[in-house]
Order: sequence, then structure tokens, then C-alpha cells
Amino acid sequence: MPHHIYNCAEGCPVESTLQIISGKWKSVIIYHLIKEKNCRFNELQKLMPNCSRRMLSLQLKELENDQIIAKTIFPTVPPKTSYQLTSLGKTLTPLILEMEKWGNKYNQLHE
Amino acid sequence: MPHHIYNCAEGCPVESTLQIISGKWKSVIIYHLIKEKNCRFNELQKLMPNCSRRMLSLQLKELENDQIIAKTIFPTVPPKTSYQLTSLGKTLTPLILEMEKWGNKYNQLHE
DNA sequence: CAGAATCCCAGAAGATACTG
DNA sequence: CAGTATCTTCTGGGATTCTG
Repeated sequence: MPHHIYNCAEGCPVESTLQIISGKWKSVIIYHLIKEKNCRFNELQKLMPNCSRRMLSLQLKELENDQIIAKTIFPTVPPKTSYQLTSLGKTLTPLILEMEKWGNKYNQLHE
Repeated sequence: MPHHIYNCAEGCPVESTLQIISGKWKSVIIYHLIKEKNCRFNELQKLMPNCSRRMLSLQLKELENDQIIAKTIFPTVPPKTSYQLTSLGKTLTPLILEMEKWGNKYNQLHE
């Protein structure tokens, strides 16, 4: 790697990535959307029982603002929503799957 | 992927990974140690000007406790230390380099 | 140089209740 | 169902000072 790529004095690329996915639950949300393709709000809640409804809502909104996920609203009664990854969000797949892979190996070591 | 791998009700692999690297500066520290091989305390500080000395110290200690990095102390005057990745820490390389890669692409889109 | 100790506060996050 | 609003609690992290 040429050295001019590795100029981190005012923000390295890792920090850019962190700005997008470092929220406490963001990468977990993205992970589930990779696996499930699309999810409703309460489905995500069940998949992440340690994340409060409030927190889930906040993290979803931030991911939406950053164009990582998109929300489809069906104006039915009762209301239905569906969250999916955007095309930008899908580019995070290799990264998130590396996190899955490393986590699996780590869990094997520690059980 | 077989479904029995994707059982996330009580903690998905992504969450395991997050437990290790989700500290505010941890993945940045690991990133620099990948690039530089080993670093002294003040070198890391210069590479991460937005991280206070206190924070750097805390994050280094946690990474050390989790066996991701190791510290070598040279009992000279003035004291010298050197931080490196452990063998476990080195297994995070693909993940961190994916973060670098994604960050670079993201920065290209947003400039 | 490489940290540790102490003090302090904004903001993160929980609990609970409410709503279109 | 899919959130929002409000209140409260607690902790992450800055600023500063001290030390081997």
C-alpha cells in the first residue's frame, strides 16, 4: 500500500466507517437485514431482545438518515413497515460477514 | 448457510465481535498496529489526535485484557513501552482492513 | 515518557406512559 | 403495529493534576 493512502492524522478510513456503523446496535441491525432481507419493526425487536424499543427506533432512524437502510410503509390497519438495506447498505455486507466470522471463531475459543 | 448457525436470540456472533472491538477507539488502535507493527504510547497519540491520553490508556488496557494487544516495557530512563498485536489480535486483520476499504470508498462518494 | 487518580458534567440510554 | 414523549438515571469521557 502506498503511504499516501495511510494518512490518518485528520481521520483515517476506519474512523469514517465507524461514524456510520459504530452505534451500539447498528451493525447488529445490518446483520439481521442481510440475513432476513427485510424485517418489520417487531421482528427486529424479537431478534434483538436486549435492545429497547426506543433504542431500536433511534438506531433505525440514524441508519435511514445515513442511507444505509430504507423503510417501506404500508398504510394498512394496523400499520405495517418493512426495513431493507439500500444499495449503499448492501456494500457493508463483506464487512458485517467478517464480523460474523470472527465472532463465531471467538465463541469457539471461549466455550 | 444452515439456519442453526443463525440463532441470534441470545447473542449473535456480531455481538461477540462488538464486545471486543466496539470501544470508541479500539478498531482505530488495531488499525494502526496493523500498519505500524508496533507503536509507543505517544506515537499512537500522534496518530489519533482526537483521542485523549486518558481514553487511549483505557482502551489500550481493555484490549490488553482481552488479549488483542500486548505491551512490552523497556525499563529504561525515561521509560519506553511498545504495543503490538497478539496472535489473536492479528486474526482481526481481515475485518479491520474491510473497515479501511469501506471507509475509503465511502470517503470517495462524499467528497 | 507513560501513564494513574480525581473531579465533574453532557449526553446516552432505561422506564413508563401515550398515540396515529 | 410501530412508534413518540417525557422523565430520570447513569456512565462515558473531558480537564486537570500527580507519579514512577
